[in-house]
Amino acid sequence: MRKINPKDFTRATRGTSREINRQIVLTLIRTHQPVSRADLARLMETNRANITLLVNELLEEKLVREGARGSLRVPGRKPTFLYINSAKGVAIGLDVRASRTYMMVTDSIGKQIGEIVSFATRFEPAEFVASLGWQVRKALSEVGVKSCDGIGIVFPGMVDRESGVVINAPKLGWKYVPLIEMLEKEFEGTEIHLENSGRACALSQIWSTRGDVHGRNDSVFVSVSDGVGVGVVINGELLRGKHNTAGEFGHIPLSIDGPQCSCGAHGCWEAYISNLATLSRYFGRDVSRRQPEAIEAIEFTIEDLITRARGGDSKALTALHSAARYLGLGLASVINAIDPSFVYIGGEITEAWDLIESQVREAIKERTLTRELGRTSIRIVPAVEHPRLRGAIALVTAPAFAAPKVA
Amino acid sequence: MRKINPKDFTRATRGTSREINRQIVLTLIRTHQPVSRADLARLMETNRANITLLVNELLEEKLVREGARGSLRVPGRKPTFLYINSAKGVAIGLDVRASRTYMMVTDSIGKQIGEIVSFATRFEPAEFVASLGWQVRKALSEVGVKSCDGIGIVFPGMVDRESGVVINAPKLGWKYVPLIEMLEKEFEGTEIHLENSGRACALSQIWSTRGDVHGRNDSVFVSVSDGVGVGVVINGELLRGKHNTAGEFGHIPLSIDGPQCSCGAHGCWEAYISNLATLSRYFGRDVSRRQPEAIEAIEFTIEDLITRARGGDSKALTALHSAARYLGLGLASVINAIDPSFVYIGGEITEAWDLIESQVREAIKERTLTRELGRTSIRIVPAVEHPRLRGAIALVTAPAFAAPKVA
DNA sequence: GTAATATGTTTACACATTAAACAAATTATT
DNA sequence: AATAATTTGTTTAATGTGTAAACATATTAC
Repeated sequence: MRKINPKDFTRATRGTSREINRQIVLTLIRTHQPVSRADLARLMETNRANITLLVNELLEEKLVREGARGSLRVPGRKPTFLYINSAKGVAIGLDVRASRTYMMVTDSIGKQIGEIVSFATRFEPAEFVASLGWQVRKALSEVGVKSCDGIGIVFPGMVDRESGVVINAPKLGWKYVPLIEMLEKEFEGTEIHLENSGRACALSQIWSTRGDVHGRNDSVFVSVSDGVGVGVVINGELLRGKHNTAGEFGHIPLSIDGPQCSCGAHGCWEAYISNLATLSRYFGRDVSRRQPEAIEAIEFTIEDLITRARGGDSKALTALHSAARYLGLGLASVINAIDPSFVYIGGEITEAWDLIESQVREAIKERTLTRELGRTSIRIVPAVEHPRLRGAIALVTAPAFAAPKVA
Repeated sequence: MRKINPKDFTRATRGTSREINRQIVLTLIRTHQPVSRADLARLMETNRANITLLVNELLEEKLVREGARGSLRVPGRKPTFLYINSAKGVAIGLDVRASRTYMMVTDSIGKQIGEIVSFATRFEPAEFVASLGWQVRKALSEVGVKSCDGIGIVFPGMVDRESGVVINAPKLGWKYVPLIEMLEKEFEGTEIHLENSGRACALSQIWSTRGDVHGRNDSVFVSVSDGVGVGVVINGELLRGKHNTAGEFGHIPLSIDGPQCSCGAHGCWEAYISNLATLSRYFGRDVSRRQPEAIEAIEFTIEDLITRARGGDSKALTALHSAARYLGLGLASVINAIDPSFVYIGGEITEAWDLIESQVREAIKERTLTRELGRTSIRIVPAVEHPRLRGAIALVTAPAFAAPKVA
């Protein structure tokens, strides 16, 4: 039950109904294509006349295109299939990580074009921007276009999406860097979007065409990697907060006297379950103390740890089980707080899900408040789905399909 | 940017625009009354013609009434003032607490009628229902009506608003009690709403006529009492979650090895800052171990502790400061997670806010991730505003003013 | 070739916002 | 006291929606 904000509301004008239905039609074509006008009329429980008018408008704006005629097995005129017109342009998605930066090129509805490429991440902001400029232009020329619809960047740290400032990215050693401002000079006239890793993963779940995240399905995305990023989806919308920093469940404590975290505080969830924390427990020393520049040089990764665990290294398995328990304890807090329909988990450690699931589940049950909460559905997002890159792309492509602001 | 749910959306029909504007007019009359048609036209940036039509419809439905003519100092026809028509019925709000139950009667827009009354809370469900029936009928007959618009009940524990079941209320020793089902037999034909204390407080903030909680102002309400109730407002809407149990920040841990909590787990925030926890620290023993039936018999309350602290009892002041620190540490987690515009705090301990504010602030700064988060605005809700009772009333009166579901 | 059937378009209508003209009520001015 | 100016609230006509029914078009089955 939403309250109408008496200081900032949107009145319904003559065109409001049309705007609403237009966006619904666009969304339905996106999620159901190929789809005919008659199909849309049935899906929306309206008559074909209305759909014709709406679709013709979308056709004129070249947002939608007509495709081949379908073939029915029953008697009757063949339907004309409709598609989102993706021939318009391309979108660039960038996943910046401490070691390397990954790049994906898609058409304007997020369908991948070519291969994902990666290059070393520069730690000096100016160099970073220059290398991005070079790489993006190279990728665009390979696709055969000069410009793109927009660039979405996912950053491993705290960012303010609105101002475009990287507030704090300990992994790169950045504090209050006006990244978008710098990039706008590099890519003049191109829209650039910035988002935090965890929230971007959540975005990718919202806007994936398959899309089981919407409406009354509140959900949480937890990305476990060098850090712990969390994105929360409420009412089909990403929770952003006043300063665009909402979702930092990574720094709720398990024990306020626990190990020191990269954020400066003690005992954060992240300090227990980040890849470095798990590796530290395995090696019995503090790997996290290294300087950011040296991260790339660490040869032994969490994947190696998982391989060893599978190979029979009981110490490695113990380290994973320990991480699993802490993961579950923290998830319990998230579940108690948000009561989501789904919790999505991404990150390298999910490769070992079969080894750790029971430990995670047990820890969740231990600290959730009801039986139902303890049974909250958990879904693993495999790395091959590239949730961060998909989230970066969604930053560019999603706005066209968003619900109109009403009332 | 909200996604349209392709499996469950609401198409705009011929009447949608009117429905939207009707609700806006209703909301504006509620928040701005007394207000004229011309005022509404200016507020909505539309012409008076449209307002006339909308208002006449509301007048016919007797949702709105015309009042006295206003007097302008400028030349021109005097405006006819409009009001929400509250002469329709009455709403009952009930705040159930471990010791006593409080009851408020209001008109249909939530304006208090008569005095707040209280009576002992019965712990046996059937007795509880019977006593409620008696008290409500008594109150209604005193106001001179036979029935009411609805009854809103606020419960100190975990409830499922939809099914109307009290899932777990340790303070009363209730588990899975189908309260609404039982009450519907007692009050045939009357709408009965059930909500958790913390969330009800949040509701009262959303729907208070003053209403600084709306739209882009996400906010959190923390009610510190026998337990810790938390309500989260996102997008002008209360966060409910899949099982209607969202917002249980009271059970995020400060230390997973900390003192035992009433929920069974260890080291929950609640176990550090509930009134009983604070009293326990003062007395150096475990007050929380008492049976629920005995709670009413505890003579020494948190208010007494505050009085002693003000009187110079340094042990009492230490206990308060300790609670303040834990309060702040937990608030930091809430702020990191939600990044709200405002945090509202209610409960007995707020009477000592002048004594504890600096400790709370310091603890918040210690664990929040950015300067901005550390400065998140905190507002004290004094007990005289009866946030729980107002929330109970809002359960009944708010639906009439809610935004229509669109797209 | 004809009937049946489904798709997509057109037409007429109902209902909403909206702009402009109008009636009503009040104050200031002559 | 009469008139002009001004504001409120209503009416009228215009315009843009959704909606129902009729219609044209295309295809299959007989």
